[in-house]
Amino acid sequence: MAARVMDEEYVEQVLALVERVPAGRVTTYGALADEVGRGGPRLVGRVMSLHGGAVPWWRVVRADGRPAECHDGEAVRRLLEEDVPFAAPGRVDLRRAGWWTPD
DNA sequence: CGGATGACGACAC
DNA sequence: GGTGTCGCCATCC
Repeated sequence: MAARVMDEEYVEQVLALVERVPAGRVTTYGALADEVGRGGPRLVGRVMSLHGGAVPWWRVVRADGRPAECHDGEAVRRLLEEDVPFAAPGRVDLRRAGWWTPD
């Protein structure tokens, strides 16, 4: 066991980064994978699907600025309450909301 | 061991 | 800017 790359260490790293994202800002799966330096966007998505309930998963969106298709309506509602800038209905403006992006 | 799947991403048209 | 296709990485069948 523990031979899987999805070790708790990887999960904790991803969740820690998501929790570090302030309200009103968002991050992407690819950015998280890049920050962790391991796996890929698919891995981050898998971690979120398994342990996303323990972190503000709605602050994690796709590279195109659209939340996960699973709960997009729920995510948009949450982001709207946090004053997250939208570039279009259902599409977040990563240019301003991107947490990794310099202001 | 090979094929299919998934809370994704980048590129081509 | 929307749609279609391929690639990535790990897991499941």
